[in-house]
Amino acid sequence: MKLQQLRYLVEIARHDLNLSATAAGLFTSQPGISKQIKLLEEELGLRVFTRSGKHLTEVTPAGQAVLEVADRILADVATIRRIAEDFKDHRHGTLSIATTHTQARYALPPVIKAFIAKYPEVALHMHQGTPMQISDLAATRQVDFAIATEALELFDNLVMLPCYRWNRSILVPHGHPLTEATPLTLEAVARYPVITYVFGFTGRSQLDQAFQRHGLAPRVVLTAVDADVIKTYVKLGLGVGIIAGMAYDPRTDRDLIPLDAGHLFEPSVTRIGFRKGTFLRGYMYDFIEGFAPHLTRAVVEAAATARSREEAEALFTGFELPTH
Amino acid sequence: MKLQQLRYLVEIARHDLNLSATAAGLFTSQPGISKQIKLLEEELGLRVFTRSGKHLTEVTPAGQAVLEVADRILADVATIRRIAEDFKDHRHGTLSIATTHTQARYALPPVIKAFIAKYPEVALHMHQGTPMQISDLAATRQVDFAIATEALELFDNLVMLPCYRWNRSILVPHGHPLTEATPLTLEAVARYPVITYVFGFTGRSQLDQAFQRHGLAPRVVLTAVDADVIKTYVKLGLGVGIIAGMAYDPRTDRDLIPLDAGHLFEPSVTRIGFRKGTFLRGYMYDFIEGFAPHLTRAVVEAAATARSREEAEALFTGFELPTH
DNA sequence: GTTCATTACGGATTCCGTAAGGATG
DNA sequence: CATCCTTACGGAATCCGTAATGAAC
Repeated sequence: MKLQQLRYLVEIARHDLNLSATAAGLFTSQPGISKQIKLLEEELGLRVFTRSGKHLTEVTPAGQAVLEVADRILADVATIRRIAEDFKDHRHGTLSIATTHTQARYALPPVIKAFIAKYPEVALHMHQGTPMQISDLAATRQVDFAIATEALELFDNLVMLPCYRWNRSILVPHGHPLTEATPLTLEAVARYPVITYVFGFTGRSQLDQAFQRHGLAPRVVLTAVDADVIKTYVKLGLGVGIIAGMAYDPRTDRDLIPLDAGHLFEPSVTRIGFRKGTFLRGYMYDFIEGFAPHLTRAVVEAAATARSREEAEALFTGFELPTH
Repeated sequence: MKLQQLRYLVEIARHDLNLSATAAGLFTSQPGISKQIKLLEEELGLRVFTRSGKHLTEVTPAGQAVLEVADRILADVATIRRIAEDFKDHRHGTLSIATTHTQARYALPPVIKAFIAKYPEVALHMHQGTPMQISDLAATRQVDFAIATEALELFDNLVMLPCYRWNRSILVPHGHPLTEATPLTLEAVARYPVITYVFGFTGRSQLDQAFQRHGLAPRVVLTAVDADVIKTYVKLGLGVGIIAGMAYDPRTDRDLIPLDAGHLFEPSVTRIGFRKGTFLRGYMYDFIEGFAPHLTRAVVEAAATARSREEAEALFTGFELPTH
């Protein structure tokens, strides 16, 4: 048994049992992988994948069990590498974060600025994608952290930590009738064309729920993944924008008026997630705490070693998250 | 990084940092190990061992951390092998048990007889040694199970499961004055030369404690690791024997009289232990349950996944162990 | 002076890439 | 017929053993 064989195994599973794609992803040749898998299967006396002719069709039950352990082994190998790096120089290293546009553009800048100032020798990598994509990146250990408001909970091998709550703002141009509506109601908002996030982004699901609960079906004329695009079209007068409150920038958005909608929609919670069993370096704990001050190293470790999601979430019940 | 390098690392640590001994133990050459360790250290950019000239002197703190993870990786590799075996044929395999003479001779025979009848294709290996030796064998995964009354608790990477309680018997030849002593007291016993277990064996420590608590210092004239030897010398009239009750065999020991001493000494508890994180095959769970019927698979799994020894022991508080 | 780890070196094995072959959908 | 896995084969790298070297106790 060799580590590479295990690596191939896990990568094949990740690439939907497509050897060619796996080989391309690992910058090596298909025959090499094919052969190593065959060798491993012979050594174990066990078929990991079922074949139909010359195609891999599915993972056998035994293979599934092997895959899970192989994955843990690879994680431990990465842990050894990290330990080595940590002892060599614990200010030097890499931090990969996957997140959505909203976080990258509005929530993270001050955090990252402070982080870079404190750890100038840590190379920071920011990945951007849909909540599903970024969750998957973290679940497959391609990035250290995923930061998002949605989808994280769908991966049960992620440790999820609540960071902050946030509310929405209704964005309208100057002189818009809604600026006179006091109090602001959902019914009033629903009278106008709406511009907001694409489904699956930035708490969009909670927004839909709120309208639905009131029997309202707003006319959504345009959706985008990021608030900047939304604001642009609101400025063009195409409709009222509904965005995360933090995405309103008083400096650059002076031609728009933000109306607080905290009383109209349930607040959303942004979370940071990382793959279970991952060894976190000192600066990684520091990054988390910089983003969410209540997530001290002790709290993060407690959540990471919790045996179930319930146990992890119990750590935060009764705790009042900061609101942005 | 290669699995063998990790294997070498762990084995070197196990062999007190003696490369030659390690090489001998692994049936390979010193230079090979030396080179692989050097390569691994270069790859990690980290000294795992400190050298004074050409001798390995100690494990660095970083090395210690690496060793712990390496050990877990090797355990997982073994787990993969076991999974493969289990899926190939779950009646076929190997079971290695390390235990003391007392267990092997008196407690285990019926259990093993039943086990062999049920799993004729499982090769059984019995190792014998001191409680310390057998605990160490389990802690280093050289055997699957350790069964003993002492020393198991000294290794905190062992999962320990209480199996049964047992009391002691005083063994005397026919016509010995102690047969008239009713009730039997420690003071009475202490008047005669005592023959019992060597220190560190079969609950010997609890025996000493009982005498000490009564301010008594019995004259121990002979100690042995097994009851058979003790009985032999009691039969020769050299003293009274104090042995585990189960070690009296009415069929072969007819010339000795067993006096129950359950009221004189605290009962001892025999436990079965295995290395934490080990994958147990189906027949292994069955073996445990055959030895201690209350240790069902569910109970064993609960104890194995407990996070602390306290949590594991809490599973058994309030439970009345069987008494032999 | 014995024990012990490292370096040097050569043979065998393993690994990995290219090229060709055969099955699937 | 395009995709995809397997087999075949050759060159390169790796591994491991023997022998020699040198440091430590």
